[in-house]
Amino acid sequence: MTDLETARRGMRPTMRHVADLAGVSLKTVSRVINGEQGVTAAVEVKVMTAARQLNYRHDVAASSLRRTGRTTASIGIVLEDVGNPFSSALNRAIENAASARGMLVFAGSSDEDPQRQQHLVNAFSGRHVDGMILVPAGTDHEYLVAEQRNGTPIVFVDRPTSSLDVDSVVSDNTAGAFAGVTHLVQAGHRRIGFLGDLESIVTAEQRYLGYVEALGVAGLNLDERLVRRGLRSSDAAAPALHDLLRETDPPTAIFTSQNLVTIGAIRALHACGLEGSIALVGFDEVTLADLLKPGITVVAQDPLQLGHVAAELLFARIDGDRSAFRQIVVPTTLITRGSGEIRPR
Amino acid sequence: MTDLETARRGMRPTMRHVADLAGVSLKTVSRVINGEQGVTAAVEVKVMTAARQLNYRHDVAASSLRRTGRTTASIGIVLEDVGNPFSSALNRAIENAASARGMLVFAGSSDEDPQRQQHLVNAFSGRHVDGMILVPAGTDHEYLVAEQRNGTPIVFVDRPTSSLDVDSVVSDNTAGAFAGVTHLVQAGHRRIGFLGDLESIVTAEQRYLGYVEALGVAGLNLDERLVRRGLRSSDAAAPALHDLLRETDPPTAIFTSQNLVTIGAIRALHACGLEGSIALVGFDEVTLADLLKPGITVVAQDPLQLGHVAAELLFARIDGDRSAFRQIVVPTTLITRGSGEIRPR
DNA sequence: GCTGCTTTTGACAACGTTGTCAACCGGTAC
DNA sequence: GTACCGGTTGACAACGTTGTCAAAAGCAGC
Repeated sequence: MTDLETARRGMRPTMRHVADLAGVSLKTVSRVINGEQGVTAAVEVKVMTAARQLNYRHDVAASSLRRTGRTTASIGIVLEDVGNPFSSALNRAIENAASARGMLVFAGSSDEDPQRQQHLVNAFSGRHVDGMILVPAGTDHEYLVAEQRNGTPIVFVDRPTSSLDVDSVVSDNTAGAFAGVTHLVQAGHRRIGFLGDLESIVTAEQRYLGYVEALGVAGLNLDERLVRRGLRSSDAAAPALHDLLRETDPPTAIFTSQNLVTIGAIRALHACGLEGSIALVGFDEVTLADLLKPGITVVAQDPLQLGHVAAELLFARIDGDRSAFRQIVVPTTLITRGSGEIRPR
Repeated sequence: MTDLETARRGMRPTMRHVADLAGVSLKTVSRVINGEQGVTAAVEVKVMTAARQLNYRHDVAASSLRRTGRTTASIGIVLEDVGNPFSSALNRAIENAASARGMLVFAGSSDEDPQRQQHLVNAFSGRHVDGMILVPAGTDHEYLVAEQRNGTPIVFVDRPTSSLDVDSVVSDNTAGAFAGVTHLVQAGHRRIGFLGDLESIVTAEQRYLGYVEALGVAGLNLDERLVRRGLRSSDAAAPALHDLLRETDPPTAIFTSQNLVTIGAIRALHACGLEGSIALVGFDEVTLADLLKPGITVVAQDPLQLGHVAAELLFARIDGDRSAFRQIVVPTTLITRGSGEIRPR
């Protein structure tokens, strides 16, 4: 069977096939494919022609197996959920940076499950990714130390940690929440409700802290009855808000600490016809928030910037940067659109 | 240097190290790691202990290199943009199916650039993915034939093709657009504008076709002056709509054939205060569309279902399904919320 | 103890590639 | 003619793993 026939029958052509067709040694093909010096122009043409004819595709796995350093031109990222807007914006920003370097991205969703995250990290590790970017789930990151020791750099994004020496890129969560709640205080509110995400998520905790601090600075008491946490979806947020409004002394303003929670709160307010009388500030941007009546005032994060910076940090490490681990803080922006400027009756 | 020390010094432990520590042969370690039959319980424990002690991580690349069949438990997907809501929902649905099978997902964005798509396909191919799912960009898919011949199954999602024998999963674009436009006709509209995506995108063309058919069935003339196509972003849609409304005999209703275009149109209508007087039906769901005043009537796709079905098709092929190529059509749903029910003055 | 059988184990080659090093080639200097 | 040089090419081993096959070990029956 000739090489051309082999190529047609479901067997991928290898350098061996190309070499035979071009009448040179396998090593010479390797040199041409890798663009190495010291190959006569005539030989190069012969090899290239043969490679094209057989539709040769370089085998990155075999190549990286043999190569010293063992790089695979791929990175792995663990997001909360590749399907949600914040995560997918991160994903896109990281992909942009990666593709500019000719690298490929494995992406997976942890759904906040530390076990799923560890499973993904192991899977990435087994495929020899050159680095990983994680939106860390849970708090026990001990197993990542082994990865780092193996020479795989890791960058945390969106959430910091104290339990691991690692680079991280985070939004200024506490300051952002502080600014959002203070904005409500300045509109005259004294009873401000808080709807938050799982307490196990560091950022959720930080945003809650910003809320508490803002109340403290304003001389307001923290009333536990106005706080509902552990909300994971917009469907969970709506009943929580209805619940808050049934309190004997209900809040006149609401601060929601996350995307989906904000959407649930908006739905609930609209359902009661209260969207014009109860103030609302949400953490994180929401699509079309500007077109609602009233527009939704938010503390916006910059996921594209977060992802971009995380990728740059990672690539610096991959390129051999050995400097001390850094935490980079990306600022948030308060965007006023109406809902946060409603005054108490 | 002992094996334990080696493990700490940036060199990944291999089966060789585990074998030496456990006092067995390399092949026995391989058997234990792969859960093969015919290993004494005592030996298995020794190997497992040594592996854990060294923090051994199985090398998928080397394993797949040697294995017959050469599977890598990974698939590649090319989306339009991993950051947009439709693509990221697809991504998530595919990831769910993949992770249920213990497979990893490489994801990349083509941005509708056929070259970028080909580049991604080549990169996936070089990493020996077991299959690929593409939202195809462009029309020339000739180079994919080589991949198929190499034994890599390919599934098209969201867009069909006639130029390649391949499985595909698509929304019922023409019927969906037909239903949306007919809905406007039934509300009494005779002049219905069309704002569409790039004509090179098959689905955009099909939706335009649905628009044209609906007009035909209703006995309405197709007026080219009411059609604006080639819109790629919400920022491009707004001026196009303003443009339409400046026509001498402007439309009383608008059909937008894509997500971002719908958002741009909503912005433009709100900016002119016309959201209550000009009817609007959009193709594809838009977050918070139900809370706008008026709510936005849409022809909703089911990206999760599209992704799920595409993944199942792909896995069937990976598992050896040799039946004829299929095209599966996922229906769309008209969701009435107000904007599509506005009657002409 | 021996035979014959099954079960467990290991030696070796191979997957497709690159690093190392030696062989070769043409040309120049003696 | 020989010696030497620089540049090009190829033979071989190696990366970490699994497929193949043969050797060793265990065990039953005599």
